[in-house]
Amino acid sequence: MEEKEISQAVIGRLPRYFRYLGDLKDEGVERISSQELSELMKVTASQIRQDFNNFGGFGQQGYGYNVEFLYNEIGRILGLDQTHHFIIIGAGNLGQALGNYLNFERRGFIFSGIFDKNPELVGKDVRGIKVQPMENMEQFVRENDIDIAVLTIPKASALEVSERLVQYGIKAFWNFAHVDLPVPEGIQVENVHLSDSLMKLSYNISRYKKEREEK
Amino acid sequence: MEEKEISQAVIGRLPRYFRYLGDLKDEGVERISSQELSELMKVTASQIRQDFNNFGGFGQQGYGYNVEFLYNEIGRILGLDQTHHFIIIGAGNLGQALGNYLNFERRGFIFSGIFDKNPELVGKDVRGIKVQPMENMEQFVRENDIDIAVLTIPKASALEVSERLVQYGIKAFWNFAHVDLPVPEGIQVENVHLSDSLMKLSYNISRYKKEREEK
DNA sequence: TAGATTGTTAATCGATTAACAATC
DNA sequence: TAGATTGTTAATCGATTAACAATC
Repeated sequence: MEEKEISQAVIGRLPRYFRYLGDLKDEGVERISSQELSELMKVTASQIRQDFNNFGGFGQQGYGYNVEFLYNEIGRILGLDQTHHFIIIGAGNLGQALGNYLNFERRGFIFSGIFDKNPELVGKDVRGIKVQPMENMEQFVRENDIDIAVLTIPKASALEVSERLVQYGIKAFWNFAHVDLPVPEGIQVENVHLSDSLMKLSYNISRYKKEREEK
Repeated sequence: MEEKEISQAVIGRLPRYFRYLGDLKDEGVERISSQELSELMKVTASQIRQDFNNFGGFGQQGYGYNVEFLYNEIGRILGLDQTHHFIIIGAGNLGQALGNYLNFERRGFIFSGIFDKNPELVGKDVRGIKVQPMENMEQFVRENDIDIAVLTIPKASALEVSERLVQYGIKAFWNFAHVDLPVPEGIQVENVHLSDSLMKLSYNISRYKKEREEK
């Protein structure tokens, strides 16, 4: 079966392709060449062709790529044809914001539950779903076929909570807590470390300022 | 002066070093070798030494690195010794959540204003700061030495708003809108595309599932 | 001094870009 | 058929890892 592993560099670019192709599709564009797409996206045409060919040929010589077909294929590769139920752990500002965000539903991610240890938040309504106490978590995960846990809790509790969730059968974490989760093999983790992102911005501001001062 | 450009791959790892060193410092650890740090962080000791040496020698042969010194140096490299004032454009769930997040202040990022075009949100209090109408934006940016704009608005308006902000003197964007901002040279952009991140997670879930089925 | 560990050069690996034959 | 553009191989570039001399 020998399927070659796709590098995370390629995977990381797929959502951006998907976004551009979706926009093109909405604009009614039917076909596009790697050359045209490269100008639009500011990447090399060579990279685009290499990336797509990781998954087999999606184009046609002399024609280019059919926008809608390519869009659908990339969506399928990304697993967006599947449905995933997720719960949010931590009903603070960020947890509530993510629960309220509707666009995830469009991509097959279904907001199914939200939990918090703070009794004052328990019972609060987040887009039609009531915040539950942490004690309900195990039963809820086991009974509702939950794949993904979104962690919007402080780093201090993230490790312990993630371990419990693995036991209950969670397959993936979308981790906003500012720690690295040491999960077992086969459990997926995608980190969103907001402060790391802000620090990178900070570095680039400082660096540019320094460059200008040196001139 | 010939200062070599540091690759973004290295920059991207600095916040993680910073986090680990901060934890070590808090635990009272005084010194650490690249070998020990590599085991902790699950990266090679070689990479750690190469990364640090981009900025000059921080260690000492036979001793290792002084934790506190290294922590401070990396903080300085990241520009965390500077103070930056930021405003949030878009006072929806995510905008409010970011405004309420206190940890950014610790790193020198000062929440200074929040704006929304929705009159129902105008006047609302977010951590002691009232949501202002978009019309106030220009004057506020010009008068309050604002460096960073955090964009938590829909993609439809992000382009137009970012162009205006550049005119008003904004130097950097922390962009949560799901578009690429075509900013002029010298303006920094750090993107946080949440749905891209979720799609990567989706891919990895699907891929792992497929792998298991093939066995 | 001897041992430890960095700083740095060299080797390897992987990702990106270029080139072009295949083919629609 | 001729022109266009992919799919794919080869060349280049950059990042990571290994090795080891320098040095604390």
